[in-house]
Amino acid sequence: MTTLVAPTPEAGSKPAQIMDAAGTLFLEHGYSAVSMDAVAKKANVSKATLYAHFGSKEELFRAMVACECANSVMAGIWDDAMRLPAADGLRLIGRTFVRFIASPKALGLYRMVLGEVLRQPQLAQAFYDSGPAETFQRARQFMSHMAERGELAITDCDLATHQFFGLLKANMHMKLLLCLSERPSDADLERFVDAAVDLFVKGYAPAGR
Amino acid sequence: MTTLVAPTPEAGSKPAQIMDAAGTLFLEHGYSAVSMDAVAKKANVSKATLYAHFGSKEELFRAMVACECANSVMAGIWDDAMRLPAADGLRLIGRTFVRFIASPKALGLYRMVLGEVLRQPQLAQAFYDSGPAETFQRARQFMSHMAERGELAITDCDLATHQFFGLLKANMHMKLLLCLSERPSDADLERFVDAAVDLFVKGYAPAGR
DNA sequence: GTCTATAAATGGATAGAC
DNA sequence: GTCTATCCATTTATAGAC
Repeated sequence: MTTLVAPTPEAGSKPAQIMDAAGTLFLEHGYSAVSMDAVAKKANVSKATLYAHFGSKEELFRAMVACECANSVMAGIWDDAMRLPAADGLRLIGRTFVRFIASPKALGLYRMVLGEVLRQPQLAQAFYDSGPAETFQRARQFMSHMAERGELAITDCDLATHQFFGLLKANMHMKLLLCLSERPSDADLERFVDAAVDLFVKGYAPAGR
Repeated sequence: MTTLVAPTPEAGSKPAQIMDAAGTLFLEHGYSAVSMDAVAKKANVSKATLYAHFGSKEELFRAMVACECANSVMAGIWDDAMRLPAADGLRLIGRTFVRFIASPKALGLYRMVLGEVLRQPQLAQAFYDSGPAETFQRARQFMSHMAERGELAITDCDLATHQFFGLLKANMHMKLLLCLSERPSDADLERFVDAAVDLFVKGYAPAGR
């Protein structure tokens, strides 16, 4: 239950090797399909060593999820977005977000967390807090800011943020999660984001326009 | 690989008992956490009998998914929706859809399919075809119809349909999937749907309005 | 800390009687 | 078709030497 290693262990160390191997294997095959033997083998470490650093398979899994969530791509865009006109800011947020959720890593992680939710409820909270929650909070601030500047006629910022991310995911996210379509090209993603922003901006256009 | 029993076995029969038990257990605990022993026990059937009807655990799983998908709530609404004004039709579709995806059964099924996608790719396709694909197709026809009637300025019906369902899911669906929020009340769902429809209708309002 | 070897349990699938 | 009993592979976790 307790965490034995730091969220991001120093590169090259045994824990780092192990978490690296675990990340790859889990994301590729899913949680329960990966044995501790396989992890130990891939990490070039004995199983006993593995258990010396991570008390159980569940703990290794949680540590891996936390580590993957810790390095989000979304972190660096918010200051820029705030300074742009609404539509441009939304496009920047949208592009970054869509590229992220369409990445194999994010898809695999999401699939796996959902697959494990029922057996490890704490995991869902940890995942949400270290990933989506942060992004949502920032986006909400953006919406609030745009409402104050009079660029968007938003009354319920929570709702608007939900809606925007909903538009960005749409069925594309589902089809990617189900492995029913290839990752769209960047050009396709861009058109998709533009369409979402257009709809959103029209829907929240201030009255006098 | 081959299906041994009909998609919906006659009620009361052994296969029906088994699929019922499997459905409950799988949706509650997830695929790999449920043993064939547990299914047999819950179904009041010996394990050998179980294997006489379903060749393997995977096959039982696929049969269960197909059965759950076969009885969708979405089936009966389309004719009504087509006859209504755009906004009302969208609200009808939206309410039905949102109630469905917020149901414990749909959530559990979706979680499980995602958790198994990597190990059983055929499953994802089967799930999509027997569930979401049908709904999407119908909704697309609705959009096309409304565009023809001039009620909505839609040029790309696929895109618009994606967007509408995206708005209906939004973060609510994610939080429900992660078990991070209780099922919203029907009143909350209705307000949520109304907001989605409002945004959508504004965004696709014909020019002369 | 790290390894080899192994314990202990679980789970998927089957044999053979009725 | 159904049951009881069992096989065999796999997997988590640990014991004990270095």
